[in-house]
Amino acid sequence: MTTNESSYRDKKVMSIGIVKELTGLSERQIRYYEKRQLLFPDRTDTGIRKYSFSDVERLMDIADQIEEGVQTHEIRSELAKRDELQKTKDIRNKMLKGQLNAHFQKKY
Amino acid sequence: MTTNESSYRDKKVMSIGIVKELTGLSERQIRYYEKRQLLFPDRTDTGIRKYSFSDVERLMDIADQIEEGVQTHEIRSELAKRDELQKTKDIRNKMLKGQLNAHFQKKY
DNA sequence: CGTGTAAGGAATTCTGACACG
DNA sequence: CGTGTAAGGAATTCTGACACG
Repeated sequence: MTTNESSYRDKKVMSIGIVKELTGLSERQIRYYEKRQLLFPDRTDTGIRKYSFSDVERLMDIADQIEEGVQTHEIRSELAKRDELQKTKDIRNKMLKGQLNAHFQKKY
Repeated sequence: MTTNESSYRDKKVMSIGIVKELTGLSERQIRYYEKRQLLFPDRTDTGIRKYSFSDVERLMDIADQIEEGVQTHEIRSELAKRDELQKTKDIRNKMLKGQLNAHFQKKY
């Protein structure tokens, strides 16, 4: 019953053209931030980059910081920190759900 | 404060290749269902179709019905009915939000 | 350091048609 | 009716490089 609509946020489905429209950034910028390891799009078998809505949010965040004069490597460590924290939260959450499911015999 | 993450569901951002992967349908089928007016993707200025996650859900629904032997024109009227109902709900909702915002002087 | 651009190639998407039925 | 396919063209994306700084 817990359909996770929120998973749409993290699904990598957009090509760079749409991301460019959504963020207002140039393809050059989007690819450059990837090279600097600020985001990690998926790739299709043939090498086409695929982004999620959360990547788009992330890019807008990055763009703001760049404008403020923050350098990519600084943004990178901040984002890495945040990602780590989020990963921990996700695991904690996953375990909690497992517990609940085991208890109430639900499917997931 | 009410960030609508759920708006991601209706944002038309995917090209047909991804939709094909997500639904398991052929491009031919996806385009055909559009011709039969079962769904309404956007188009870029250059004519490329763009789909939303809700279009993907809709396609899977359509595919199920086709398998059951339901014909496209029947599916069409059912979907049209559902769309109408949803539209009414959306408007009602929008008005309610307007009321609330006016009352509490919130930004939206 | 961060970004623009021209270059050439590869992958994607589009439409209308022939086919089967 | 619903779907597959080959055909030709247009639009998209990719990489590595030159440029400025």
